[in-house]
Amino acid sequence: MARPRRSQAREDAKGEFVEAAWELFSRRGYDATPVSAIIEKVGLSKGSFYYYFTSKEEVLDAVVSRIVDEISRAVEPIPSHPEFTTQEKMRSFFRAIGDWKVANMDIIREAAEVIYRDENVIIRHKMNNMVVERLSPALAEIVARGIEEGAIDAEEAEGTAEMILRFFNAMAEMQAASFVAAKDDPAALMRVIRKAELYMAAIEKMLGVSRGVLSPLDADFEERLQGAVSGEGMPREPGLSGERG
Amino acid sequence: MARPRRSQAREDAKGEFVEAAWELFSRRGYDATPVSAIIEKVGLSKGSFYYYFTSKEEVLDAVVSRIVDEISRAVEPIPSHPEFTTQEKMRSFFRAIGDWKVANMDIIREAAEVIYRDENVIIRHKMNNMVVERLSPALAEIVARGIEEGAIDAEEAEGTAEMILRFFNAMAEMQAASFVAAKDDPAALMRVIRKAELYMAAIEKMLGVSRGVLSPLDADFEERLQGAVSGEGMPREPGLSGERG
DNA sequence: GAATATATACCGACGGTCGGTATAATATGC
DNA sequence: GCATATTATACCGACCGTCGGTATATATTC
Repeated sequence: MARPRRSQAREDAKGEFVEAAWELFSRRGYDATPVSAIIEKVGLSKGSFYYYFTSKEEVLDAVVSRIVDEISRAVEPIPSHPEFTTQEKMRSFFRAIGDWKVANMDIIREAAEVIYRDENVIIRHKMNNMVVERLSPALAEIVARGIEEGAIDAEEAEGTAEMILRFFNAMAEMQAASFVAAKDDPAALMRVIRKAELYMAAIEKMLGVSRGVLSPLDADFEERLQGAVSGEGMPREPGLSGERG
Repeated sequence: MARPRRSQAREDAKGEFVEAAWELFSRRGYDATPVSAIIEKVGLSKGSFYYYFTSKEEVLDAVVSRIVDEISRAVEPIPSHPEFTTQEKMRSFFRAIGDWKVANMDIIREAAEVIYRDENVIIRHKMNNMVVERLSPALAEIVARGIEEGAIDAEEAEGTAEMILRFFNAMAEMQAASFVAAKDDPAALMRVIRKAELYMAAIEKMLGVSRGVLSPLDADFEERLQGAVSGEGMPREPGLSGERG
C-alpha cells in the first residue's frame, strides 16, 4: 500500500490548511482572516485552497471538527468503563472536557479574547453545536444507565443529555460574556468560577444528584486553572511568518 | 430644541433604516443583505446611511435593540405587580416572552428559517445577550422576592436570574436546531414543544418550584402556537417595495 | 518500455461584490 | 448668508470565489 509520492505534493496539504486556519482564526478571528492569509501561511495558492475546500466556511467546519474530535476521543470510552459508578462517569465526562480546556489553556487564553468577540460567534456556535451532536450519545448512555440504577432522576436519556450539554454551553457563554466584560480585572476569573459553580450546581439539582457530582469541587482544579490562566503555560510561538524557503 | 423640519427630509430616516434592515435581515439574513439593499428599500443614499450608522453592525444592534425593547416593556411592570404571587409573576414573565413570540409568529415563522441558519448566529447571539442584559434585572427582582418568601430555592437572585435566561436561550437554540433539522416535518413542531417542556421542567426543578409554574401547561397555548405556526396568522405583506410617495 | 491518456495537485490573474470613505451639494435655522 | 444638519455621488480597497491552464504521477495499451 505504499503511497506513491509526488515530488511537489505535500504530505497532507489539507491538514496544513486546517492547522493554519485554526492558528489564524484563533488569533485574528474568522471574518478578519482572509483566505489569502491561510494560503500564505501554508505556502500554497488559492487554487489549491479551493481544490480542498469549497468555501472559507468549510475550512472552519474542518477546524471545529478537528477540535471536537479530540474531546470526543477522550470522552467516548467513559460510558462503558467497567468499574465506574454513574457518578464517577459523569464526573469523568465533564472532567475530560475541563481537562482538555486546561491542557489547551495557553491557546484558549490567547484565543479567548478573540473568539469571544461578537464577530466570532460563528466559531463558538459551530463548536457548541458539534459538541452537542458528537458528545451527547456518550452522555446519553451514562444518563440512561443512571436512570435505570435510580442514580439520576430524569425521564428521557437522550433529551436530557442534549439538554445538559446545551446548559453547559450556556455556561460557557456566560463565561465568555464575563471575561470580555471584565477583561483586565484579575479578580474576574475567580468570580467567573464561582458563577460557573452556580450553573453546575443547578444542573446537578435538576438531575437529582448530590452536589459535587459534576463540578470537580477539588482545590486541585482551581489551582491548575489558576496557574494556566495566569500564564504559566507555554506561550505560543510568536512568529506569524509561515512561509520559508 | 425644536426639530428642524425640511421638505425632503424624512420624519425619521434612522427609524426607517432600522425597519428596512429588520425586514431584510429577517428575510435574507445578515451577511446576505448588502447595505445597498437597505438603502434602496428606504430610498436614500449611502451617505445617509453612514450618517446615521457608523457600520452595518450598528444597524443590526439597533434592530435587535428595538425588538428587545418591545419585550422589555411587557416584562418590566411584572415584578412590582401588587397582587401577583411569585409563581404568578414567574409565569407572567415567561408568558410575556411567549406571547410576544406568538404575536409575532407570522414574522418569526418566516424569519426563523433564515435566522436559524448558521450564517445568522450573529443575530441570535445579539438577541440572546441583550435579552439577558435587559430582562435579568426584572427577573432578578422576582427571584429575590421569591427567595425571601421561600417560594424559590436559590442562593443568589441576580446570578440565578441570569442563568435562567441563559438556559432559556439554550432552549431556543435547541428549538432552532430542531426546526432546521426537521424542516418540513409537520410532526416536528409538536416534538419540539415536548422537548421544550423538558427544559422548562428542568428549570423549575432547579428552582425548587412545582411543575407548571414556568411552563404554561395550558391547552390554550399549544393551540395558539399550533394555529400561528400552521399559518393562520396574517402573512407579511408580499412586496419588498417599501418606498412610496 | 515507449507512447498515450487520465487523474491529481496546484497556480495566479481576474471578476464582481461589498463595506466603508471622501467630498461635494443642498436644505434649514438663525 | 453663514453654520449646521442632511443627503448624494464617486470612489477605494479588500475580499471571496472562479476559471483557464500547467505539471507531475499513475494507468493503459501496444
